[in-house]
Amino acid sequence: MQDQKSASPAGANLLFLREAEIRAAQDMLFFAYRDFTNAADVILEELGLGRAHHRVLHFIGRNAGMSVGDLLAVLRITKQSLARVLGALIEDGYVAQAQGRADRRQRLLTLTAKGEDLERRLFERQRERIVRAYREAGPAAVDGFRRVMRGIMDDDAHAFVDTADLARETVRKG
Amino acid sequence: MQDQKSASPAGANLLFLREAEIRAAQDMLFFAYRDFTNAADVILEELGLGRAHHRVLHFIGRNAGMSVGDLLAVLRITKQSLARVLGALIEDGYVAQAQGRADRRQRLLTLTAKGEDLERRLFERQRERIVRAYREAGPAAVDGFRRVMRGIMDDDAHAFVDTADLARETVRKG
DNA sequence: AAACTAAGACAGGATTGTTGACGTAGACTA
DNA sequence: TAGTCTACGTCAACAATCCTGTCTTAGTTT
Repeated sequence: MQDQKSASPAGANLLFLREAEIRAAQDMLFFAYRDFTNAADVILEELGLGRAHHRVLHFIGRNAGMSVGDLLAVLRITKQSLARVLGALIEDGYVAQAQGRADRRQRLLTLTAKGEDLERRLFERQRERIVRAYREAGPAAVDGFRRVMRGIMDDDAHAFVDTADLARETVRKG
Repeated sequence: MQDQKSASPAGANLLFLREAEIRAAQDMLFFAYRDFTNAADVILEELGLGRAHHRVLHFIGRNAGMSVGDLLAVLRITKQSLARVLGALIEDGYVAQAQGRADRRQRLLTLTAKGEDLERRLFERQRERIVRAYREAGPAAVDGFRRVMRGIMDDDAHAFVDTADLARETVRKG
């Protein structure tokens, strides 16, 4: 109870790190994630799929041709947890497997046309939210958002995000 | 595949809303939430508690004296889902109930000393991440982060965040 | 008195995650 | 080439977290 620095003359550098600010960040991460993921649930429910299926569709779409091991590393779940979800997506024709050329043990994952279609529908729901938030906040705020989010995640997630960014840059300039 | 605006001379106002930017936001929300929530898992596991327990502790701590109904509205889960988790926390002595004065049907929830203690330990783990992220990004970025997160969540979550902010302001100036 | 509301409880089920063990095919290495 | 390691799949059992639906009790409201 004595951590209130009500009379502190400290500048913004110190002030914005006060406990209440950190707790507000906890709140925001919860609410933003809750409502962002919820946005796609209506479509998923119609198809008898869950959020786990959406995550798999998302990352395969983002990283076409990734191996099962890559996907496990990104999702940070066990092989058995993924098996159920991925198996259902393959059986329903949303995801296709191809034997790796360099390493034939690998099963490289891609979205089928049907899978791309579904992923896009799911994406559009979430897109609305991000677009609204980005528009209201403005470009400078978006840059700040990215920098903070980057700092919150583990360093090894930076690699994934940076790779995706790099791929985007490559396509943009190619 | 034809949504790449590689040769577009559009300014930042339009450019930052390109699809790839939105998809990057999806990635970031996933990774940041994944790693942020994971930060407290070590402590929780020792006590045989899960993330659901942490969420309950967090929001009761943030909003001492809230009713069960309030908590259900914030968490957006069913009464039955909450019952197990809340019941365990009460039985273990982390959370206390008190009959409402205005409405005696209500059970107003507060953290016990033991509950505050645990919540603080859990908080410290997550605090490190936020502090690091905020420090690296700087005050301007933090402001942007807040604005964007606010835009992503539902409007009715704004009320909660604003209320918490207001309470903070009140305490600060009191 | 009747209708509504807050909370708790019981029964049953779905999703998503876990650990552990085992098998196959392919890659690597001594 | 033989032995070892790796990528993937699979079977079994289990745990956490969520769900729907129904019912009861107590207290509030009209």
